[in-house]
Amino acid sequence: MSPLNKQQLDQIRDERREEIKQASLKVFARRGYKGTKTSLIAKEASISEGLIYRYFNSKKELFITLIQELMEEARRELEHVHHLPGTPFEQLRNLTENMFDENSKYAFMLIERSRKDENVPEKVTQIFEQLPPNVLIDLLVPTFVKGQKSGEFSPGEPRKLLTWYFTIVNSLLTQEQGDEEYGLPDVDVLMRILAK
Amino acid sequence: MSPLNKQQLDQIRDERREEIKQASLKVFARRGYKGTKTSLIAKEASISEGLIYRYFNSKKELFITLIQELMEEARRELEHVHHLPGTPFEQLRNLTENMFDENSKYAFMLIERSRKDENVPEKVTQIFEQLPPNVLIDLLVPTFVKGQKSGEFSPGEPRKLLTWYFTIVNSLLTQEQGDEEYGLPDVDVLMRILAK
Amino acid sequence: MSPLNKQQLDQIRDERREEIKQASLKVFARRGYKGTKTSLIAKEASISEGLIYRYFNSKKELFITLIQELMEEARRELEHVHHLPGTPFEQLRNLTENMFDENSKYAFMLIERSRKDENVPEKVTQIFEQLPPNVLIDLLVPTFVKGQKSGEFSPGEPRKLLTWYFTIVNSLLTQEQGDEEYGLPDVDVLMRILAK
Amino acid sequence: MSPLNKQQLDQIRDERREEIKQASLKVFARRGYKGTKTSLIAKEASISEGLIYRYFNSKKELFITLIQELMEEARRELEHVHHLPGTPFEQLRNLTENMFDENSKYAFMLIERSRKDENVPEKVTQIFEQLPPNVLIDLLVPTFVKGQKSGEFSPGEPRKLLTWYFTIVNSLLTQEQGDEEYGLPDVDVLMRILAK
DNA sequence: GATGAATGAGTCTTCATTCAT
DNA sequence: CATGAATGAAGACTCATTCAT
Repeated sequence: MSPLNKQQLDQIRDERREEIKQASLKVFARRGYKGTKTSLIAKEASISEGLIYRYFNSKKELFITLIQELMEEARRELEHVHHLPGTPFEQLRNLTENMFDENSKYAFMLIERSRKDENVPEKVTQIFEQLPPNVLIDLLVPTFVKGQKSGEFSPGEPRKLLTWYFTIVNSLLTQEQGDEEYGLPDVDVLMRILAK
Repeated sequence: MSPLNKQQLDQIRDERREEIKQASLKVFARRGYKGTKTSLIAKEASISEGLIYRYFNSKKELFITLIQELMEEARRELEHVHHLPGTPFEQLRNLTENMFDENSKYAFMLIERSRKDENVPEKVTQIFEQLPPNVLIDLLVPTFVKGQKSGEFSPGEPRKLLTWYFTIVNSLLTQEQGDEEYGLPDVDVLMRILAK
Repeated sequence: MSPLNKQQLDQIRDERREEIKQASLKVFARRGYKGTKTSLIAKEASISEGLIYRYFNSKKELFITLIQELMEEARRELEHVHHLPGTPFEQLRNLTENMFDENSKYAFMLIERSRKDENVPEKVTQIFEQLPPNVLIDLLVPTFVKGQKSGEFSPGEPRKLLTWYFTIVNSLLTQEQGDEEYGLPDVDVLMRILAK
Repeated sequence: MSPLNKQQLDQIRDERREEIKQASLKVFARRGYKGTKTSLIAKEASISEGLIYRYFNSKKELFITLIQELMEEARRELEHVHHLPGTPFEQLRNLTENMFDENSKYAFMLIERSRKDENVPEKVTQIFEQLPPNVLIDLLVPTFVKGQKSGEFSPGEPRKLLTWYFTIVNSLLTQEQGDEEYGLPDVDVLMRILAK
């Protein structure tokens, strides 16, 4: 049988790389950088430990790559909020609900967790220092101000309120499932922080 | 000078043990269980690494001891809330402010962090599973209900509201200093979650 | 086109096997046994890594095969020296020049290097122990003695002088290009060691 | 009993560090950089593998340190040649004999070996490129010229002759014990290369 | 009691070798 | 026959724990 052609191999490589990123995202999000053994990543991705190193030079590089890409993705998501349908209140409500989605959950968890984690590689600390949360928050300010004008949102310094709001949302995400009995806080309860 | 007598030696031992617990509390709170090297604890306590092992059998035992004692202390603090002066609203406000105190801060940080941390010793996981946050929350329910009756607090399921409230407060504590620009959320903003 | 017949296939196999040996010779000669990654051999031979294993059972076997064949070849070359044209001095001069040839260079480099290398497979160590350089040297003794009698060579124990001479020649080969400024030592300067 | 004081500890540390350097020198000299396992260094130094890392950050750092210090030492030794007693011939003869001493042997072996080794850390390659052998050779040129004038040495380009001479001496050193039967070449035979 | 050098089990990383295609 | 992705054993490195002083 003939060997796979270049295109097929490239595709396998891309898929595998993606799988490893997804698997490591889950583990890093739960256990943090230092607490994550490469053996756990391998198990989560159902591959051998050594294979990770055909796709990433080190655990550190894998982690940094992950953080960089997630930050970029987060930025894109926030930039798009004002294109969502509905009023500003509905747009932010929507965004919040998305953040709790199975899909984005781990991404926000990892970013949130890593921001506080002193065990993270130097480079990651730098990324967070250079790109303060406000950069992301600022993207939402126009939407929020619009909501204030229409009376949907509480008056007050927009960046301050938004910062607190997302501090809280992010913190809750980190808990993965919040309190067992009541689940994650109702988005509407959270939105009270912003609502008039 | 005569050598120290038995009682004095015991006192030194107790003090030293306490110092090690305080030092390790700070480090564990910031870096988590796995991320904390015994060398860092020793440095924080200004002692040698080996000395830790004269007071605790292992890093694990030290950690477990810490968690157990902090949980006990937390319970005592919550039980006392209704003895504080002022209205229920003022009592909870007071409690919240205390939690952000330099003194208790690390304790709450560590507990909150450890609850989510999958790198923690099995025994600690068990402690949290057996002693759900509700046990602590339940201690505040009477106070809260009293506040609802007097119209200070929002109506609704008391345990649910309190659970969310402290989930949020605890999460914020973990961040140590919150957003750099705005600092920790204003306690009054937080209390909006409970307030009518 | 009709498929290749058995004979043609055998020829391809032989050629391929030879290519792999040539490529690995170059790499082993430069980097030694342990320092040579199979990936480097594959690259040098412009084939895939896996293909090596269709022609050799292991890196070790490839290496041993190489050493054995090179030793055999070296023996043949030395046996032929006295058939070369010219006086004994010219014959040894000729041999020496051949050793620095692009063709034989790597072979002598590898043998010389491997003789000193403690990272080499056990079997190779044995080959060198069982077949001491003297076996090769002995082949040249008649030629040398002839030259002594004719007054071309310095008097003295022939095997001793020859051993030193080739020790030196081999050592220089290992350096590949000697000192950058002056290149490899002039063969005539080397021959002074033997000359009267 | 009271703990060791600072000075004693510093001494232990210095001695240990020196022991590790000596042990690793022996192993690196015989097996090269890549072929040397840290476990072998540990065994040679009769310590645990982990201890190496309290004194050096990595096998690479240990190796680089070694090379740098040996180069420095070599320079000092060559600079001192013209202070040795005797004629220039005797001075170089003396130097050569020193190089074969049990003490310096491994040092010259390692440097010589590493210069040719393509498996060595980048930094080491740079050291050798920046500090070509000629820098060391140049230190001996005055002595050699003096010997030429007094008729002890062969006429000819001093740097060229010296370069070849030491190329050969170094190469022989690498073999550790040369041919078993005849031992290392007689220094006087070697000196013929330089002698008139 | 106190110190920090020393150990060794556990993790990260490399690379010869295998195997599905 | 040929490829290169995948595996896993072996080697580098970290750090909780021990122990001589």
